[in-house]
Amino acid sequence: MEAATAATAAMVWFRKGLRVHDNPALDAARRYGAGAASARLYPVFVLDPRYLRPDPAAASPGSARAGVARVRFLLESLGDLDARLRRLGSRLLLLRARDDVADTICAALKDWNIGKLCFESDTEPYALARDKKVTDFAMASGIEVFTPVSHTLFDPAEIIKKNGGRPPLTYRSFVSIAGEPPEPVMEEYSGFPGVGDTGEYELLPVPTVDELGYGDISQEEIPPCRGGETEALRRMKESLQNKEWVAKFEKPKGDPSAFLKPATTALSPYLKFGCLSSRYFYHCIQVVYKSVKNHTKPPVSLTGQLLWRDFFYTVSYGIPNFDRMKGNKICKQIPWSESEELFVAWRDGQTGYPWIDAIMIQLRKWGWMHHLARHSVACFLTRGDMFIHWEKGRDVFERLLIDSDWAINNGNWLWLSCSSFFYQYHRIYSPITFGKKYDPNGNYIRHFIPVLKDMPKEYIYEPWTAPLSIQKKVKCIVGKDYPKPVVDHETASKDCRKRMGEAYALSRLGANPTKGKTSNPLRRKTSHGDKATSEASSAKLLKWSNQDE
DNA sequence: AAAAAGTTGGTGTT
DNA sequence: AACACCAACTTTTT
Repeated sequence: MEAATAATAAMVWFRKGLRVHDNPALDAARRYGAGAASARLYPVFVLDPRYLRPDPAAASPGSARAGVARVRFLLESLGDLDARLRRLGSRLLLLRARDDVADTICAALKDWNIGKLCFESDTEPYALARDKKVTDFAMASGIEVFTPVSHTLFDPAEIIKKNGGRPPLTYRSFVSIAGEPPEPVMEEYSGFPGVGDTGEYELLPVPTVDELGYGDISQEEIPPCRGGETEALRRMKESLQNKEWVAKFEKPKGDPSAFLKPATTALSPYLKFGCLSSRYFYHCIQVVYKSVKNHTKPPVSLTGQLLWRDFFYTVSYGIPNFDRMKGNKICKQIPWSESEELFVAWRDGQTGYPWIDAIMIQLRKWGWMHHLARHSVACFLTRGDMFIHWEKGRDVFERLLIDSDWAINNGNWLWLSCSSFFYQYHRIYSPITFGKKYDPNGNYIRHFIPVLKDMPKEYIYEPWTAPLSIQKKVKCIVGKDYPKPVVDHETASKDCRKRMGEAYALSRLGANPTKGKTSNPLRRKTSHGDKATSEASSAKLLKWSNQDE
């Protein structure tokens, strides 16, 4: 240990924000004690056993919280961060928490005589609890703490304050309140202060995903995106080089079946881990916009996508129980049904609808799918066909997506299940025709479901309609080599619409108990009384009562 | 109170 | 490819 002289050491604690560029926490830490020969910088990342410990009971290789694809991406990002720090005369100090990450940080702060702790603010509930523990310890120990907002464009707390204490619940209102984001830190570094003595601490080399013990993962396809800041910046520049593409970008017009060359930037994993700064990305898009005559605007434009990200971060920060139906004030209370059989078929890509199954297999293998592909399967699981709770689907996405981001994932599941933000539950994605209009030949399906690779295109989206002679010829018997549909979309989607209508009607009845007429006991009695006609009667009644008022 | 808006539906016609 | 139409949601704006 170093002698306990006046502290001139700063720690930058990495969690998200795995980058050197536009990193205010790193920038502040490297300035601490600037000029002094004794200045030291400790760049730390702590491996969290609760995030990484293998879970043999999980539906696919990985830990309980993360699939192999995301773990691999994280490790690659850490390796790249270490390499970039080394080029600047520093390095990443990789520690392993015995149990609790916060405890590990607190111990190191004390043992290394740290004078200033810098880390990026994180608004997720898990992170808030963890960071409070560390901040409380540091304050009590007289350690200066700096926690800048740099993961998002804006500070969610500030937006909520500007909006009168409540988060804006529509994108439009969010954008009008937000204004222009702060400029990124554009500092070019030539070197960082050296790392100080780390005493008895075991500094780990960045492990490989094989070393973490997830069993045999040799069969796992390696997703076509490597983690790390270097790769993030390279990909961003590549995307932005095509100025016309940037200027004309409209999210809803992308092709969800494009997998060799995705229709989007596919930068979401880099934003999730902070390998790429959203402010720097925003700034670079603006530079392109200034060089062209016309460009698309939010919500559909590229900058609009970054604003969506901030929108969900802000709402998730301001709404208690954002990740649950119960106790969540903005979430419709819907009596989702329980069917382990249907859920497992969805999760494992065994629904018998090739479009749905191919997307779920891409999720499992790559940890990434196009946004509209996510819509298709989320709608299918919840309000479209299976009527299963969005929290079940959310958990699967959260574990398997490389870019899974707590705020955005939950926000989109609320959206797609028509539980919040979006309410047009009659608009249901067809598991047959939606994909077909982008990819009539079914190339996407053929790639991810090899057993269907020779199915004629007339039947590829509905293989159960293929004549048995054809099924035999292409060696794919439906019911044996590929499953029969687990639900009939025609009848299932009709039933889902009906149940959504009932749930909405009930939610409206219960929504305004202060308005005397809507809580009329007669109406309640009617809507509960006759099961078969409950939807029709309550819906009619509501129209009637609306006219009444 | 009424109209318009809302990132991305499906089907059928031209 | 563009448009009307379907059947209809909630929230915001006028």
